[in-house]
Amino acid sequence: MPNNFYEKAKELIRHTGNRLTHNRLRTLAILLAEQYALTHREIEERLNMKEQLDRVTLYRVLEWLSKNNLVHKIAGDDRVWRFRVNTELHSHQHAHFICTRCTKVTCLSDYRIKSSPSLPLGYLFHEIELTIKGLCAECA
Amino acid sequence: MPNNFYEKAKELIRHTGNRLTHNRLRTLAILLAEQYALTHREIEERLNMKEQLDRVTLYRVLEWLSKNNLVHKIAGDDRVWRFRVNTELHSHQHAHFICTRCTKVTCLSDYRIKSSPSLPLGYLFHEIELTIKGLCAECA
DNA sequence: AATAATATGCAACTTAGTTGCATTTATTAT
DNA sequence: ATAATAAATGCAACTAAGTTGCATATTATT
Ligand SMILES: [Mn+2]
Ligand SMILES: [Mn+2]
Ligand SMILES: [Zn+2]
Ligand SMILES: [Zn+2]
Repeated sequence: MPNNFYEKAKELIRHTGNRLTHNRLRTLAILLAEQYALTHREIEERLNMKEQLDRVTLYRVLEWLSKNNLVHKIAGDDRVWRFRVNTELHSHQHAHFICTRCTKVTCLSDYRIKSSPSLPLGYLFHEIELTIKGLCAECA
Repeated sequence: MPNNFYEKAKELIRHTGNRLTHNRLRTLAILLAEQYALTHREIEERLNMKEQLDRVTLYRVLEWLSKNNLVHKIAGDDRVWRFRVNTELHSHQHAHFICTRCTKVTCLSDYRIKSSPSLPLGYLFHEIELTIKGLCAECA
């Protein structure tokens, strides 16, 4: 149901109070349809199947989606950001699995992290990040 | 005692059974002297105070040190690798603290990680990584 | 000192992401 | 509907980390 993702995306973007643009809509719909985190490149490819979109604009769309908490971005060892939609169930305190062979990133929603660890004197805790590396089901 | 670090570096490199080169020695000595993880750039600056070293060679030296378990490298959100020496006490299963203001990376040696979490069916565990973000003592 | 294996320097390249600026588009007010 | 305004877009140029190929220099061995 690709149409469903469009409607959902429209609702989510409207809800921020900011502008609903063609590109934000298309991009978010693509991310809603995916089960794992996508790179800028991967999103670009999917987008350009239907209609060209400038890569700089996509960077800015992704930044906007991120700032508005509609997606979160994940840093990997390959120096590439990956983007995954935030759903109600899937908020932000969870671990990430990175397959070291195919580089695919999966969000481990089950895996909750207990926060506020003990830090050296004077250090201020803000966020904790748990990344598990290994092989995904397809690569193992 | 900078001389001390040189001697220690020499011993560590010799112990790998590979070649002891001027650049490996200099680089490792610098890393031994530091209390936090350094970027390629930061190491380059320190090295070039005494004597020029080509940046490509430094990349290769760091790669070699890393492969030989004399240092470990840490990925950050700024797409830059940081390098920290491995001492006996300081092996590799520990968490990292990243200051979001000054970007300094500290190894939290106390903070041990319990491994082998439960993963989706078919997934193979290899490594776990814990990163804590916040402000360091100087920036808080 | 001669040899062989490996490390180094240099130039050129790759790739993700950023910046400035002129033009277009979404929203709001008329 | 139309005009006005603020924000989004496209394009060209740029930045910066890291990589590759190859000729030359260095290390360790004989
Ligand atoms: Mn996630
Ligand atoms: Mn460390
Ligand atoms: Zn995989
Ligand atoms: Zn700091």
